[in-house]
Amino acid sequence: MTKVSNVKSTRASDVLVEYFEQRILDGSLPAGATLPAEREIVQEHGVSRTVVREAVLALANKGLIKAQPRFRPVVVKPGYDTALDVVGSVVSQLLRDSSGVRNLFDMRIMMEVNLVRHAALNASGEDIAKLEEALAANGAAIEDSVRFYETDIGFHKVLYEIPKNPILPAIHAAYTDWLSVHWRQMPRMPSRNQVNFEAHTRIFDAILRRQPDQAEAALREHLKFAWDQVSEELDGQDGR
Amino acid sequence: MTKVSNVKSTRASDVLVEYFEQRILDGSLPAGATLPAEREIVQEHGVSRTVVREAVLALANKGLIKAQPRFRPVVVKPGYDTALDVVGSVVSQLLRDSSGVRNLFDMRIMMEVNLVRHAALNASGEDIAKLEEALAANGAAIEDSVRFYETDIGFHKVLYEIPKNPILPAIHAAYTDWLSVHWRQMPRMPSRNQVNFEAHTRIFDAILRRQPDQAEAALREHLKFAWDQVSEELDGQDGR
DNA sequence: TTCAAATTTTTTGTCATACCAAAGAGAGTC
DNA sequence: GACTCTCTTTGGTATGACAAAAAATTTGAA
Repeated sequence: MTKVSNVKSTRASDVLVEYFEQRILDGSLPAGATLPAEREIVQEHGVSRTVVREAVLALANKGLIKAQPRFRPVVVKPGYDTALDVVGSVVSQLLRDSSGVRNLFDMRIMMEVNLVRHAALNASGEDIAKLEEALAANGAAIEDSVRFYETDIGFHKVLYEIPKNPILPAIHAAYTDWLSVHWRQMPRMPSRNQVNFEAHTRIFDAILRRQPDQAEAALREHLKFAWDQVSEELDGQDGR
Repeated sequence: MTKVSNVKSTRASDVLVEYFEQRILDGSLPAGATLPAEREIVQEHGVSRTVVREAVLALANKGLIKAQPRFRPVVVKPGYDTALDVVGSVVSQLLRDSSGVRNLFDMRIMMEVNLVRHAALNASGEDIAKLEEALAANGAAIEDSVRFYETDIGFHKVLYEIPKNPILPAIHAAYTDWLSVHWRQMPRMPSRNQVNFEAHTRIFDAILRRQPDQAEAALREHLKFAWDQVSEELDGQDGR
């Protein structure tokens, strides 16, 4: 499935890519190690520098190495953020029509429903404290729409951190990045901020009281409210 | 965030990549269209062919175009599967240590918990029928471990299809692909198959009876059982 | 006229070479 | 020892060349 079905993609650079990918994966090129100089690879593998360059570039695009302009390529320490980073372009294209945005937003709802339920059932005292802090910061920013936007993200971010799974914060960052375009177009004013803040408060309350169903309901209502506003903007520019 | 923060990566190919990425995104290069010949791009943009090639290759690696070895590059119709395809390499590296596998598996649990709850609350008659069919196929394959593996995947796949969000089946495919390595190492025998089939049955029953909490509990137990087996294998080869 | 085979022209993949610019190393000077 | 200046290394780009494959064109036969 992942294998690109290269039945006959006899690109010389591909075998180089595969070679280094192999070595990175099996650990003989650990994170932080540098690849040989291009001219060394040329001699060692008997290919032209063109091929080497293409291979290096491909590895860099795959997110396996980091090729700074005038330095040797360095094997990158993989993070869950880099994983979501390399898909950026494709995602952008998927978000071109409104149904793509809708699908992604639905995914977010699904995800956060789970997060608030999890929080209501398992949040530690420390988690609650962080959540409360984020909520307070959000409440203090109602009059300042820019800061409200930031603290809004911050509040949700805490939810993603509670399960202690490093994949989740990366997903959160990806969501906010990918959807930020539509987010910014959303009308922002203190009255709406007030509504959103109250929704946050209800979610927090439900988590505090250990009521997963209420937390889920509050979250769903909250995100539905947000979606309705994004949706208006979308329909204006894209009728599909 | 997505922008690779190259403050000064004055790579000439980058501006070309950006140019074509722009044109693909704004639709002036629709899916299926072919890029101009390399030499045309050379003349039009006043850069060397080296740069053009690097740009084309980069676009191909990003999954925006499909560059078959000796054919004109074609703008690709993006699917949610291609999005998850380009991350393959990074994910492989993330799964090198057991904690990476654990994190991904936890994500899967989280996801499927949501799916079974959703199914219990919203599954249509048609959905139920498909689920029942998949369950029956699974039950008929208990003696044949290979077929059981396939029908096992098939049963879970139906769960991902119920919400009608095209992102979900893509995620399911990615999960099974990425985790298949560890899955195959799992000991397979009719007795274990029997346990798994009964778990599937319990999940199905709970969905049928519209009991989200029971469905969630059954799923959690099911996946915990699966994880314990994978975990044993992992600990054997990787102590981290 | 129409369809298929053969031929010419493009076009991509690869190679070789050269030059530039910047970073780093080393020598020389104070 | 600190500073400056050169030299080497190394990646980024340009250019030209050639083979092989694809695309376009011509040719040939029915």
